[in-house]
Amino acid sequence: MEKIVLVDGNNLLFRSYYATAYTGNVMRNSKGFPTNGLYGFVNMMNKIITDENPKYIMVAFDIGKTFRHEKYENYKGGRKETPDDLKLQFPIAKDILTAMGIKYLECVGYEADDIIGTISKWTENDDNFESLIVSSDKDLLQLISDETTVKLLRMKDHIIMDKKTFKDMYGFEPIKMIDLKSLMGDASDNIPGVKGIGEKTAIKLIQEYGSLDGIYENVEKIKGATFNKLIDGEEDAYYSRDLVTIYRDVPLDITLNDLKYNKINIGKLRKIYEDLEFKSLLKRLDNKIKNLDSSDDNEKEQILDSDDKINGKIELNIITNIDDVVIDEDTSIYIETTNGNYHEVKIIGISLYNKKLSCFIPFEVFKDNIELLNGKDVKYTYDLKKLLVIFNRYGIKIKNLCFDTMIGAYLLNYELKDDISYLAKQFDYDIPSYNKKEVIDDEEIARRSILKAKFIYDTKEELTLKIENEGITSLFYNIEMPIANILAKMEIQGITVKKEVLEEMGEEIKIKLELITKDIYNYAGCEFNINSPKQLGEVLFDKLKLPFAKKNKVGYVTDVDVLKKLSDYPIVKNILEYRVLAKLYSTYIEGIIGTIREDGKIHTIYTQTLTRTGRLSSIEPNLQNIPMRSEYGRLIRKAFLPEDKSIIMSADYSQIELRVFAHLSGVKDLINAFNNNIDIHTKTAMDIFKVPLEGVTKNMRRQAKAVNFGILYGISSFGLAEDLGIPVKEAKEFINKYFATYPGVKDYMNKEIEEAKLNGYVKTITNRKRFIYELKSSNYAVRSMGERMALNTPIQGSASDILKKAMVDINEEFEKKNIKSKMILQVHDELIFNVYEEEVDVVKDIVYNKMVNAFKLSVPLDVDIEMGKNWYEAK
DNA sequence: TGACTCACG
DNA sequence: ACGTACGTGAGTCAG
Repeated sequence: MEKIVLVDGNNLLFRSYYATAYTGNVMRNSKGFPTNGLYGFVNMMNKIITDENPKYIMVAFDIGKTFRHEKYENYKGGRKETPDDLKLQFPIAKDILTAMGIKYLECVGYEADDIIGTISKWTENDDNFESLIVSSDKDLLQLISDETTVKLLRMKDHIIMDKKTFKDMYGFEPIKMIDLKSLMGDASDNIPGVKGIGEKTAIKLIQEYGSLDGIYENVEKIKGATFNKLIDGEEDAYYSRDLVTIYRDVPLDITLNDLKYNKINIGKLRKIYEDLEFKSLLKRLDNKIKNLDSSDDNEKEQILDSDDKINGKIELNIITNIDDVVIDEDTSIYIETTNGNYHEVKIIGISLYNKKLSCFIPFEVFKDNIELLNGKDVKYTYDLKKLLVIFNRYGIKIKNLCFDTMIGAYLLNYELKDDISYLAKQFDYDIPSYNKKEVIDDEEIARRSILKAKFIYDTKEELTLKIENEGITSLFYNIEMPIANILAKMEIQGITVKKEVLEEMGEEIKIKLELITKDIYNYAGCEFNINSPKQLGEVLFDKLKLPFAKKNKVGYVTDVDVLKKLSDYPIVKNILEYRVLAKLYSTYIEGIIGTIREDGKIHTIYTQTLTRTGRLSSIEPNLQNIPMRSEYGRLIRKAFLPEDKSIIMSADYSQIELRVFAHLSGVKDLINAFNNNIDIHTKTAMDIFKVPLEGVTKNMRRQAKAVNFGILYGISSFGLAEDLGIPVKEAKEFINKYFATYPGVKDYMNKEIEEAKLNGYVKTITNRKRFIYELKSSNYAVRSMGERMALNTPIQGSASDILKKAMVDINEEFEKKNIKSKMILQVHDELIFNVYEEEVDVVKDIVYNKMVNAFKLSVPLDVDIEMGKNWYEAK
């Protein structure tokens, strides 16, 4: 059997177009030609070729007015116009396919669907062929048969739908997709369906009555609102059926053998990509050429030559004598290192750049002349924190770096990937990043390194100006730049972790795990990998036939929510315990032990330029998610110890996000509650349940607390219901009561969303800005997500700003007072310190005061301070 | 590599 | 009817 891949070209282009068109800017080349649809289209085609490795392939397009929709337009006027930006891209898509060696088909009066339907019908009547249809359009599922499978594309993945999976999912034959769509309609394709009937009802009806005809033959048996809807919508339903029924006898002037996948015409394809300015695709194409044993060396040469105009022109000085380096004006520095975690990488060399200087100093040359860098003219760099941490390891001190391009770009919402080259590209600097296969000589390393320093130097003015224009000069210079220095100190300082404590706990867990594993196998009646959600799901729901089976794209859902509902079954109880212990063991015992360095300490890396809200994150290891909520897990913290003659001190803000919310929303009730130091969850419970203080039960407070959290996240009744384990209806009532109690909250939210939609971004109290393109989406779910982000970001972000400011103030005061105690960790709303015994009182005083006074809000900030001889005790 | 699961605020 | 709470990182499985 030979497989023919049938691609819905219209669908692919539309999809790629809308995937990006609504995220803000339509992608264009420098001539202004729109390319967003094509880019995704080409990537999808490449992926199809790689995944399917087809010998036969065809892409179908609509052309002109199609018969099916013409009929419909006569019936009820108009389907959505294709945007002009997209229309322009169709002919290019076809050229690309031709250059790729892929046949495309179109037939006046017919849709792409019809062409696909026709070819797949041919393969059904041909013993030698079978069809694989690629599309995200569920309409095409009606074509599924023994010889025809559909690869149904979804947001980020796809599902293969064959006869069996279809029947499992819908409970009827694939051809009944027609009847289903006739009832439920499809807004995106202007198919009316029966008004008021959605997917769920439609599926039920078809399962019961077999088809549209069956439903209307038995319509008297159907009761209630559905009956009325069906009667009202009968005409629409039958029109819809005509619309969705794929025509499978399009007069095509070809045979299946004409659909062979031919050779790529690289020259032609390259030309198209060049016009479109698809650089990554060009690079990919060229790599392919290089790996090709092309017989046509001439063509190969040509292609390689034309690729090589990316080299920026710089003066290339590789220093052999340090005396040749004179730094007498503002200079940028870039540190070139080996790859890896920067607590262990090696310095290869440094580059310096200014108007008079353009040099690379190999490590061997400058290592004995480090005082060179102490000149106060070395000011600009990229990733200051990394530089500080590495230099510290080499005993190199450098003080006057005051501008970090990476941080500036982060605040200005440039897209940052792993390295500077990626950012430089956005400023038209083409600095190749290293890839493993490439062999480059020392001179090329130096050249690229200097280019990076030059990029830093050249763009500093532009970035500074933009920073000023955005009103974030203070955020940049008074918060983020100092924070980079502070984080460097914290990372260098590290925290002592006693391996033995973890190992002891690990032994205990290991024994428990072995016992539980045996129990689970006993209950299951077989041995399997409990860590595999797939195998676990099969055991629980296929073998043991437990209820509440729920599927995701891979298999059964086996997360805590599902398992908790089943916790009366001993096996599930054991599995829940197994999960907790396995997580502890692999992530927090083995994982953490593996990150302890030779000095007995853990040195995490804080990523300062990653989160969309302004928070930090912590990696290798993540010290911001060490267990806390469960008592047993929390014991891990006993391994985190202070230095000699010190204690661990933890200072955390009390409900900082709710306080920030009270401040931002200006809701008087909330502000008063905080001003009067009233427990906010109890207060909320009193107000929404309308009971006096004494009447607030634990459960009421718990529910009120969940509502308050919901507010911070951009509440939804579904989310709250999930969290509280109550019906959505009840959750909705809670929310309504909350809004009725504090009408200002709803007003604030509406205003915030409205403004966000108008601007396309939201801001925190420091003017930190986050763009939210999702707000413009035509997709309800995506847009709602955008609205929640618009609500949450100012809260989470401002809270984060406040803690960062506190860190700066504390650091400053420590320096001023020559405190030798150290700030060692940051966990979003808390700071951990190593405090020398004799400094306990003064440090506590400084920390408390600086945190409480970090920002002036309309509500007070409150801080809880705890101390202990390890992190566990300083809870 | 992506999906799932689960740890934290 | 949509498909769901905000922000992270890491270990594991399976393709």
